[in-house]
Amino acid sequence: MGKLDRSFYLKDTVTVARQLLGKLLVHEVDGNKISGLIVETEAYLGTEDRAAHSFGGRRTPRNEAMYSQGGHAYVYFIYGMYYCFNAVTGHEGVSEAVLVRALEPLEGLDFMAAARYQTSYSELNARQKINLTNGPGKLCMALTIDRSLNGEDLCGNRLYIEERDETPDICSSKRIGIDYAGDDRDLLLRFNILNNKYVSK
DNA sequence: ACCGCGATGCCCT
DNA sequence: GGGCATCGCGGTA
Repeated sequence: MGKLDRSFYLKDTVTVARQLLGKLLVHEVDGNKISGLIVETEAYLGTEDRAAHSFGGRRTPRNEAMYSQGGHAYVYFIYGMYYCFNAVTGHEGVSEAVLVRALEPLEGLDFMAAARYQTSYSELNARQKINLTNGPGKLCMALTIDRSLNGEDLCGNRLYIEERDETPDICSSKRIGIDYAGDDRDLLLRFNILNNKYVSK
């Protein structure tokens, strides 16, 4: 399966958010592939979107990566203890991005279990298996995505997204955790694979 | 099952 | 000094 190239990320942000569903997010750590299928995303539409960190043209050290060329990572630190991973979209200077909110674990299961629960995958109960990657902070813990990957080129060899054959059935809904965003809180910019058990609650 | 809350740090006003 | 694109716990039912 091929790695998604630059042109994928230069498409319209909502298109990217929808098309990322079913693709494989990969972090290569010490030669090991840690990966999961993307099952939930949200689109953040830049300076016009009250929910986006770049609303109104806000441009600071924290959100600078949002303004980079499509196909880079925007990783930010939130609530004092979690990271969230976005794929930046659009051309340089455009501050749009897609937040990856949940994964279905595929490769490196023991690595993820160690990162989340300090044990092996086979020792996890059913609830812990689901909770490995069913939220934006959780998937970053499981894949050890942190500040050091902010601005990383997703067309490189450390952190990237792979093509997949299957085109999943999807649906849209309101974005999570953005009640501060006025009317924009009601936009249907959250997308998920139907009936996938790793979609966040 | 759902609900409420505290954790915890960094950024930006 | 306020608030945050979250999570997990402990309460009640």
